[in-house]
Amino acid sequence: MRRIPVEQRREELIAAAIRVVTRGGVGALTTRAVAAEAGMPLGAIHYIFASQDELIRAVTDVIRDEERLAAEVVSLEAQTIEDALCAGLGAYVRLVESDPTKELAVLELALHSRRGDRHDTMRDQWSGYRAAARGLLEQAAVRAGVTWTLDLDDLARMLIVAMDGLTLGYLADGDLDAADRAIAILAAALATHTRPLTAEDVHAH
Amino acid sequence: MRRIPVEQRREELIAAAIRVVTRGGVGALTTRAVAAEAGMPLGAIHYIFASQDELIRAVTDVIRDEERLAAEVVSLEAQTIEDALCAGLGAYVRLVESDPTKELAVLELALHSRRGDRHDTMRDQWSGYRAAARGLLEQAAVRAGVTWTLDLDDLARMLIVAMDGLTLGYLADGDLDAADRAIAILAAALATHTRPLTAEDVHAH
DNA sequence: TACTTTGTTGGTCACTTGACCAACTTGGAG
DNA sequence: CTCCAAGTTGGTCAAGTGACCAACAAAGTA
Repeated sequence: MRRIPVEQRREELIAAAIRVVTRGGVGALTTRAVAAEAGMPLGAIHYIFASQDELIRAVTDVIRDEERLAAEVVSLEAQTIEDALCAGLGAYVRLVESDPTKELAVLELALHSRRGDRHDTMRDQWSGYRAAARGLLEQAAVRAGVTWTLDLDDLARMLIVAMDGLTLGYLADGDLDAADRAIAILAAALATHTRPLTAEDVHAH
Repeated sequence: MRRIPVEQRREELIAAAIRVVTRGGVGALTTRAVAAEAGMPLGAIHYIFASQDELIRAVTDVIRDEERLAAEVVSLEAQTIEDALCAGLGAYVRLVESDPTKELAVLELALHSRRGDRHDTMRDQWSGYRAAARGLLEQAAVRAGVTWTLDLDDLARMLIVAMDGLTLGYLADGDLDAADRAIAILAAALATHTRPLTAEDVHAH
């Protein structure tokens, strides 16, 4: 009889659940499938989680946090704003390309939580995306020596809108070249809303 | 005993299934739920559809065609390109606002079909969206007396990317004002890629 | 009318699912 | 060592599921 700390067992179960939902979608997220994936008896799940719904909640929350974390780690290294945006969005689409079913699962979970009484979860998730996007935009502007001429929150929202749309578009037809062309259009459009830093800006800072 | 033509019964069942999936999500799309919603005995479903999967396929295809039709009916009446895009995208977001769970269902079905062996369905659906978007862009340009200076297919893709992203964003936080601001940014950006018609253009036509 | 085809119905079967539990095992406290 | 709380396990249960079918009814056909 393996004796495992509750917390570790909880994490193992959530990890197994994520593998299950990635492989087979939300519909495949049954207690038995998760237990089998984790190599645990069925009862273990109900010892850790009060109900299946609580398990799904935990999975959704972990995914949400993982996504937020991943978003915050990104850094845009290019010198110009346009190049930075192209590189960043391009890298993101290639992440989707490398594991489409994972992104599919993330979306399914978000929609699933939004449908239940968990509208907040999706709201938080997207709010996290936007916060990260805002940070990236700020950082890229500093590096490029420019200032944004539109409200940063609006621009960040625009960036997330683009990422979501690119994701769905790529999942639909898998056309990477087309995605890159869309990214180019978008990066150029966003770069429009910058102006070089003036002495006044530096002083204000 | 109601005796109904097969075709009509098929349509009634699909309509009932759409109501069910709109109300409760893909997970609620069971044969019994659909039969109850349609007011038919359970066996009727298996007389019309060979399997539950075939029913779901039919539902997905109908939704896909409905969406394509709805997209083609849209017309952009404003005079300038920018106004036309603002109005069109604004109207779309308000459509989502009026029935968010329906849009949720459409997305769920698309992702569900993409996960199974029905990648083509989602590909066709998005392809239809883009074709409609391309038509709208052409029409709006003619009305405004301008020409697009970028590839129309790329611009159409960009438009669909925006609509998808706006949809997810609105579903996440329901912020209509923010969506409108994003739309304004986007419309201005797309309008950049036009130039007035010259005599040469008219001659070429 | 008699007969065939098509449509309809309620019920049943095998199976999966989430929830639950009683028995058992382990590790630590006294 | 003894005992107890925490952890673990296999099994069971009721509910719900998709599929299927035999019996029946309504139209069409000869």
